[in-house]
Amino acid sequence: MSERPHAVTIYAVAERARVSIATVSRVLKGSSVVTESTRQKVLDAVQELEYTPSGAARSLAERRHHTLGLVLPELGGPYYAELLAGFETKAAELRQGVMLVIAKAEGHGGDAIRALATRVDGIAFLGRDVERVRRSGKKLVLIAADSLPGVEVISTENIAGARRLTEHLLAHGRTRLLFVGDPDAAHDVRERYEGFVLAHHDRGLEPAQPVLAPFRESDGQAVAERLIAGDLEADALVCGNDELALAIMARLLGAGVDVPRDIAVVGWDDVMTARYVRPGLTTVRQPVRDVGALAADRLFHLVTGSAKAPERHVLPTEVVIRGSCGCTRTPSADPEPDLYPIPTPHPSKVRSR
Amino acid sequence: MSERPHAVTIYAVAERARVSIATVSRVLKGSSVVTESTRQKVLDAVQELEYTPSGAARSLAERRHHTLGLVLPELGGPYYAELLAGFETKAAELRQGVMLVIAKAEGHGGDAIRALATRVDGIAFLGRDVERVRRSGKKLVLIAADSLPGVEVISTENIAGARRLTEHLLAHGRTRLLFVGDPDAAHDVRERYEGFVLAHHDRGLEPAQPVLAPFRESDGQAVAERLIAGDLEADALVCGNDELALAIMARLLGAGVDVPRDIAVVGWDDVMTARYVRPGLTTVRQPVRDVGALAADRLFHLVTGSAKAPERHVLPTEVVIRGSCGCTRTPSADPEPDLYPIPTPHPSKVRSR
DNA sequence: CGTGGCTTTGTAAGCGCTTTCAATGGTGAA
DNA sequence: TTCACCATTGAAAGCGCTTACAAAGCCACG
Repeated sequence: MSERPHAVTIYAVAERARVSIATVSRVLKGSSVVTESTRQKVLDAVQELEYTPSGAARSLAERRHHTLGLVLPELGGPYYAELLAGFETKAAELRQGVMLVIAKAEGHGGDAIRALATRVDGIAFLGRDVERVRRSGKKLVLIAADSLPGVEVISTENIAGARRLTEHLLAHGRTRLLFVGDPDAAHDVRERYEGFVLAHHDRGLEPAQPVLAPFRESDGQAVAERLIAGDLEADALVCGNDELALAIMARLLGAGVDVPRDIAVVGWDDVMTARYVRPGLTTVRQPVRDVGALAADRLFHLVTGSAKAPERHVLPTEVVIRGSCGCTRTPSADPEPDLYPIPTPHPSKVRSR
Repeated sequence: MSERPHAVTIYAVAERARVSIATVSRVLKGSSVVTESTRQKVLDAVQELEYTPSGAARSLAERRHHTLGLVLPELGGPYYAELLAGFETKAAELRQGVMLVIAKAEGHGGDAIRALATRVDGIAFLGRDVERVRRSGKKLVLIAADSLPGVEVISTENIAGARRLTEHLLAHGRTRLLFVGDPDAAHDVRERYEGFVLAHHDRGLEPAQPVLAPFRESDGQAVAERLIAGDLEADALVCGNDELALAIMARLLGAGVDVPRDIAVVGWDDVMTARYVRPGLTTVRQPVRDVGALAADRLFHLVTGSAKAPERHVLPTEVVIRGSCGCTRTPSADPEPDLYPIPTPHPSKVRSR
């Protein structure tokens, strides 16, 4: 029972197959040519001994981990899971492993990221404080981040989408719009607020200051309370994401406020709940999965050296019109929403399949 | 620019700090005692050279990867993300890395799992075909699986919860209950159906055969259509999970069927949407995050040898009563549900904090 | 039969760390 | 001043692979 870890090595296999370890290695990697007969001998030995190679030894010898790192700030909501799924799927396709670090959980002072850098060929990073990762000297891809000279960045269209969404509300005749979310919290929120501002300027209006709120449901509740109490005044809310929008909307509805008649509410992300609530939540859909896949793809090419100069990739988003913005529709179980694709100013270089 | 990967090694640091590599190693690991002055010299050298150690070399020397593997069948819905979050958080706490494999994406014939086994100390597995992982000879923890002699299993209470939930519906006077989901698809679904059956037997009733349906929303739509068409008859639906329940309910509602009056619907998982829809979805909440954390914890102890005999851990669930089962409540934004904790027959050995 | 030129296989030198064991130097007691 | 004894540091042997490079077969050919 107290076997040493990894008792069966390539030497055991070689001995069993009566060949040298070099030959075993060659068979396993399928690299250079090996006679069919010896090849079979080796494979048999591998089977019989239940040989599992040591990735560490291989990585050391090859100077490559065949593993990509992904750093996410958290894992709440469908956004990150979707991103991760895209990343993993593409990585698997490229035969690379995936190591995940959730930065928020970092109790040990950046330890986890440092440890990560130790076992991967490159890191895809989504979050704040890029420096932490940059210092590792690993190949790097930034997700949903601001441009950084010499660094590959992948993001989605935010400004034009938010502008369009806001314009839509304005076109409904709404006059007192509020942006809910913290532009300083994340780069994409900043961009969404930017779009919000631009849409106002388009009409010569003065946009209100953002109502700062983190992205959790409880924060939405709080904002709703302020609205109900009259502490905040608005006839339309542009929320930084769907969780926030849904929480606010639910609380408002519960207090007898009519959404969208009294207040219109729109979000961002198009989470599952958005199409199940009444009224359906008008929001913006992003190709999150594609973002993840693209990140893995770019990172891999950075690592293997087959990448061109670092680029900024902006994937397109689309406005999803449901009822919460004030559009009236025949109620149905899952209303087919109207879609407004948002063209990207710097069109994506890489398209999803 | 074309630096060889990992040009700066422990040797460079040693040279720069004018000490031996042994000393550098000692400083970095904080293992044995080193004079404060040399310690500082080393740390400075590390800083200046931006030294990032090679995890591969370390793993090889230590014969330990300090990494735990997690295999999930997919990443859809909040269930897996939550599980993963719990796993990652606990692993980080234990200073272990996390490698993730999504089995469904395995285009390359089990390749990914085999590759995973070469780079981790142990694997937590959720899915079908356990043998694939078992063959690797790695330490193993099974999640939401049937018991397997000699293997650590972590799951949640399903039978008693489903029995209670079904009984609740029966107590509402419902007589033609249908179970929606495929008991053969996953072990926990099988257990839920078992609870469904038991509740019927408790009252001397004969349970209906399960309505087979995978767990996607589209499958729910299909079931709803059959109900509407009269192809299927029921006054209450016990669904294998919330996605299914929500999809069915939405379709039913859209077709003018009154839920819960005409048909009651209950689910399993307590996803976010469950508390936003009207009527609120009655469902069962599982401590998914704890399951993930427990898996990481057990796996770690298995790896480090500090584990007792393999156990089966069953974490408790609780029935969450909202409106879709037929209970009438004053409507409010986020109705505080009634909770029915389900005691576990084999109480959990390890409690979440 | 001896040779040259392939193809297949083996030898051995790392890859960058950890860790045991030995060497070194500083300290206090005698 | 000398010596024993620690505390600190260094030397070197792996860890289990990959991969030049060399050796050994094998064949056809002269």
